[in-house]
Parts: sequence; structure tokens; C-alpha cells
Amino acid sequence: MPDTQDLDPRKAAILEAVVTEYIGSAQPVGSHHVARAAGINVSSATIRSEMVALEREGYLSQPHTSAGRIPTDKGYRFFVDQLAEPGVLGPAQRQKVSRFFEQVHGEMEEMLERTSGLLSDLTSYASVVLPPGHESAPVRSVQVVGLGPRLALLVVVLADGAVEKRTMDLAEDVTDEVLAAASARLQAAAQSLPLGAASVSASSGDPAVDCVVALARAAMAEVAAEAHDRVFVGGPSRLASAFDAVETVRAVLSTLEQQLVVVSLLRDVLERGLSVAIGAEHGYEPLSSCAVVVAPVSVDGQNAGAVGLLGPTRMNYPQALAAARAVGERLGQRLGGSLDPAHGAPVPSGARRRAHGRG
Amino acid sequence: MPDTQDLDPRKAAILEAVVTEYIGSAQPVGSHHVARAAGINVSSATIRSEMVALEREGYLSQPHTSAGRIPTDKGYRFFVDQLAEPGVLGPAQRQKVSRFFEQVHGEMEEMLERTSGLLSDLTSYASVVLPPGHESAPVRSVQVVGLGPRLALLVVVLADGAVEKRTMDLAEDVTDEVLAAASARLQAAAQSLPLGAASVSASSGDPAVDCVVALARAAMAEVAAEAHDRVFVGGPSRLASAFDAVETVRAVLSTLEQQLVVVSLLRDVLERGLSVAIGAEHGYEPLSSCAVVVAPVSVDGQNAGAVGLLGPTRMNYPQALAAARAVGERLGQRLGGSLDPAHGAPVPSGARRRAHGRG
DNA sequence: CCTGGCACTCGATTCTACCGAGTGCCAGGG
DNA sequence: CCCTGGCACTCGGTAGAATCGAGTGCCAGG
Repeated sequence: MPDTQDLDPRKAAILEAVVTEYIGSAQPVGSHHVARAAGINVSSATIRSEMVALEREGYLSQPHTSAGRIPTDKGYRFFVDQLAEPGVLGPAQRQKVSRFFEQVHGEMEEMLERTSGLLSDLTSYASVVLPPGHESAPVRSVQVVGLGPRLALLVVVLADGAVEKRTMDLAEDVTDEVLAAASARLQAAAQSLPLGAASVSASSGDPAVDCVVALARAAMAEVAAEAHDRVFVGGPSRLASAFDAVETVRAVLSTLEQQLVVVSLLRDVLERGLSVAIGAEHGYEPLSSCAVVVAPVSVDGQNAGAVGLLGPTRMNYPQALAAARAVGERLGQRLGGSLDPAHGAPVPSGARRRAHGRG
Repeated sequence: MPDTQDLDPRKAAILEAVVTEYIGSAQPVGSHHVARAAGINVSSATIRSEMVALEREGYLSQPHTSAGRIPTDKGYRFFVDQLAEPGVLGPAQRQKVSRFFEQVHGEMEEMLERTSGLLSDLTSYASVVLPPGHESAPVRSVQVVGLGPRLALLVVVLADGAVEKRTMDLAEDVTDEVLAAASARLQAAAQSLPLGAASVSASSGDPAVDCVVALARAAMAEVAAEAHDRVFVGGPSRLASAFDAVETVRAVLSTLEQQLVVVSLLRDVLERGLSVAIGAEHGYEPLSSCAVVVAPVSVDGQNAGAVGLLGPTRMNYPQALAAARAVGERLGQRLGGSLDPAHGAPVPSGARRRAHGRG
């Protein structure tokens, strides 16, 4: 049970009241409002003096004299750690999540994309879905497919279902047979090893095959090296409503466009064992007016990416946490061994829309 | 040779002055400023009376009495069609483009993603890259790869280098040999046909193989049906600076999040043979304060997607057009037969005398 | 130690005055 | 006839003063 730690109960109650009120109204909250809040049975004067103390201790701040108080990052932090009771999803939201995971289908990427949409929908914050890194996933299949005269595509399937591909410019024309032979050799060499680790036994006798194999190995190494740090961002437009300064919006959005930054932000937060990073805590300056909520996704106990939410520091932490955790968990299950959705039956291939533009 | 069409030269000159001035300053422009503009040798009073006429004819509007004039959509349209001389990229930009296409590599999707970044960088508007639809591309390779006990991945490579994949839940455990056999049969049946069109000859004798083949065919049909209308949006944060009303920003961004809408917007504009759609012209209400600039991408004369820019109606059309066209063209070359980045390829028609560094 | 009371602060709102960019109109001149 | 300079007028934007009110800090009394 969350209990106060270094604040006496009354201060804690006041802080809680301020935070919840401010999260709701976005207006500085004054002693009167707090006094009226549930569970507080002292006069506004008392509240005031307590608030002075809370401000001195760094939990609250005043935008200007004679205005109400606003929680500081530290105040939010205390709220999240000590006060907020674990949020619960409303029944409607819970249902949305279930529906989604029952009905979702198709490919991993598409699924993650839509998952981020879901999260953002649930919370009306911007969401982020970090796909599982597949650095360590063993190779299941390697194939070189001819595309044009001197052009081939290397396609590698990993055990986790990821497909990596890369075009290769060939030095000279090559027959399909050569490609097939090269594929076979590569397959034999790389099978079950992680992407970079294949070692091909000496020569095959056919120099053309050797050449393709060499190219493909190089390409595989390249692919393995390029940490494929894609990230799926959902509902960035929600951020526009979260801040009123258009410049803040721009700064946050433009940070969100840098996939690498987002990835390392999430990783950092997770690594520090946090599920919430508030304001400056995460150390990414342009996001200092934002809070980040992260929930890991795990498949069979293995770390397999994460989902996160990005909103203003005055975000609804309990709800955001609940949503992120729920979605993270369900996503883990979905990605995990039991690929079949909870309700058992494999997804029916029914929804077939005739989708020809007007062409 | 753009000449005035239904405006006498002086009106046209005034309109041009208003548009260019307004594009630069975002402030309503008054008769004085116009009078001072180059090529106008009449007094402000004359300008005023002309402006009254232009307003009556729908080319200009007044935010309120006693303010300067602002171009209407019709005004911009006239400007774009009749007045603006074809923009040219500055040398710095030109170089950026060249550099980019020399250095870009990796997979199609990544390349398109980065292309949209480039376009957005060049223009500081939000950009959109519409990948070539590959409905008609023939299948080059079909493969079923086992992932888990009852889980397999169908991987289809199309001739244009696109890779489609889909997980398949198998009814029962299947050996790798069965999958290989199924792959072979599928490959034989689908090879060189468009995605949906494969027809598999009767039975193979092994019911397990038949089962996998049937599943895979269904999956292929599904994949073919799902018009895979992805679109790459670059630099949406630029939109935040383009409008000052945060609500406009939100609305535009949220429209931009709906990939389908964006795709059909671009298609519509292209189909109507336009390269610019201003304000309400495109009929997408939430984007009525935006203008869209589109340039087709063609590979060997074949339509292969498009690139576009999205900005406020008071955008720099000549520059945007130039950038979109240049990038579209280069992208087409890059995607086209000559996959090698050699820019030794003849530079298109636009005669230019500016010597640029040899590469 | 809490409380009600009180003086005080200061952002927000309203009102006024005013400036100035810009307009429409008009009479006079090439 | 068309252009021009002049003039009265409009109206948004800015500045300053007055006012309001939410909120504070402090204090004396219970």
C-alpha cells in the first residue's frame, strides 16, 4: 500500500489534491479548492501554510505571487511513487483493448503501427511502440532473388518472423541457377545463427556463385550492423492539444520525428528501471515539458520491446500507466508463442475489402 | 510562355506583387507596398482602385475593412498558373539533392522514408512520398518459412523488389520438407503472375503439402487485396510553424495521420492532372487552409508513385514545385532500371548553365 | 495548532484614448 | 479618359488606467 514516505500525511494529501486538480483543470490550484477537496478537513489558511512548506521543499511552485500552486516535477514524482493508486482501465477501454487484440491481424509492422494507434486512442496522448530488437534472433531462411539483369534482392527471415531485405548490385549477369545455388549455400551457412554470424565454407567451385555469396554475406553484415531502430509513433497530433504554445508543439514533434532519439529515450528510461519519467528526469531537453510513461513488452519472460506514452507533465499518470501496461502485456502475449488470439480461433480471412482506388 | 489570360497586365502585376509579398511576410499587403514593388509605376491610389476590382473578381480579399489585401485561393491559382516563373533550386539545395541520391542506399522503404525527409528539409514544408503501387508487379519468388511449431511465414518477393509477408497459423505441425515442397509448388504456380492470380494445379499427393499450399494461397489473396497504401510523411513538425492557430495544426496533423486520406488526396490531385491544389480545391475540408504540391515519380515512363508537399496556402509555390519535381525525377531514376547511383545519367530537360562540381 | 480576518499582490479583463496603416472617394491635371 | 494627390474615415493594435477577483502571507484570538 502506498504510504507517505517523507511527507506527513496532511502534506501528502494536499499535494495529491493539487496534482489531481491540476491534471484535470490545467489551472494553478489555490488553497480554497484544496480545502474543498475530499479528505481534507482543515481551513484554507492551514492549507496555505502547508503549501508554503511544500513549495519550500520543492513539491509545488507558484507561477507568480498570488496565484495558485502548480506541481513541480518532484511533486509529480512523489505523486506517482507514493500517492497515486494504480489506475484501472474503464470497462469501455478494457473492451477496446480486447477487441483490438482479437481482431488484429496481418504483419508485425502493421500490427505495431496499429497498436500505437490504439494506445494513443485510449489515452489521447501520443504513443510510441518500440518493436523487439531481433539482433539475437537466429536466421531461419536466406534467399537471393533475382530482380533484374544485374540486380538481386537478399531476403533473410529471422526466427521471430522479421524479414530483412536488401538489394544487391551484381557485377555481372547471373542465372537463376547461380542465385539458387548461392541461396542454398548461404542458407546452410547462416541457418540458426544470428544475422552477422554466418561463416561460409570455402569455395563452391563456381566463381559466379562465390561472388554472389560474398556479396550477400557483406549485405547481411551490413543489415546486422544497422541497428534497425524503427519506432512506431501514434497520434502525434494529440500533442498539439496538450500544449498551448505552438513553439512547444513544434519542438516536441520535431524531437519525436527523430526515431533514434525516441528509441534511446525509451531504452534509457526502461534501463533505469522506471516506468515514468517526468519533465527533465529523462534528460532530453526538448522534451522537458513532457512526461513519458513506459511499459515493457515481454514474450515468455524475454524483453521484447516496449510501449510508451508521451504527454504533458500534467498527464493522467494512473490512467496512462494502466493503459500502457495493459497494452504492453497484451501485445507481449500476442507476439509470444501463442500467436493465436485469446479467443482461440485463428483469424478468419473474411475481411476482404475490394480496394481498388479509382484507377 | 505564361502571359496574362483574363487579367490585364497591370492587374496581373499587382496580383503578383501581393502574392509574393504575402508569401514572404504573412501580413496583409497594402497599396503602398505594392506601389513600391518592382515593375509597378503607378501611385498607390491607382493600385487601390485596381485592388478593388481584383477583390470584386475574387482574386483578393480583405481580412477586414482598412486592412491590406490577402490573396484568395483563386488568386494563388492565377499566380501559379500564369504568373510564377518556374522556380529553380538554389545551388545549395541542388547539391543536397545530388548528395542524397548519391549516398542513399538500403531498402526501398528506408529510402522513401529518407526521401521524404529530404523534401521536407529542402522546403521546410511537410512532405509526402507515395510509393509505387505494386498491384501489377509479377511475383518473383514465393517461400514458406517455418517459424514455430504451427507457425509459418509466407514471404513473397515481387519483381519490383517489394517483399510481402504474412504469418500463417498452421493446423498442425509440419516438417520443413513439407514447407519446402509447398514453396516449390507455390513458386511454380505464382511465378511471373501478379499477386492474386496464381492458380495451383490439383493435388500433390501429400495432403499436408496441399493444406499449406491452400493456406498460402488464401494469404496471398488477402495480401493482394489489402491495398498496401502506405505513405511516408516527412517533417510534420514543420506544419506547427506554418500556422499560428494551434487548433489548425492539430486538425491538419491528425488528417495527415490517416494514411488512406493522404493517399487518396495525392491520387486525386494527380488524376486531375494538377501539380498544385490550393485550399479547398482538393475537397478535403480539414486541409482547406493548406496547399498541396505534387510531382509524379515515373520509372521508365511508368507511373511509380508520387512525391508531394503540404504547406499553408501561402507557400512558396515555385520553390516547392521545383523541389518536388527535382526530387520526384531523381527518385524515379533511382528506382528505375539504372539502380546505380551514377548521376552520369543525362540531366533532364531543364536547361541550366550553372556548372556544378563533377562527381 | 488551527482558524477567521485582513491587507496586499498581481494577472486578467475592461475601457479609453490614440496611433497609424490602409481604404474609398473625389476633384484637379496631364 | 485615366492617373494622381489629397482627404475623411475605418478599424485593428497598442498603451495606460481602472477594476475585479482569486489567491496569498500574516496575525491575533480561540
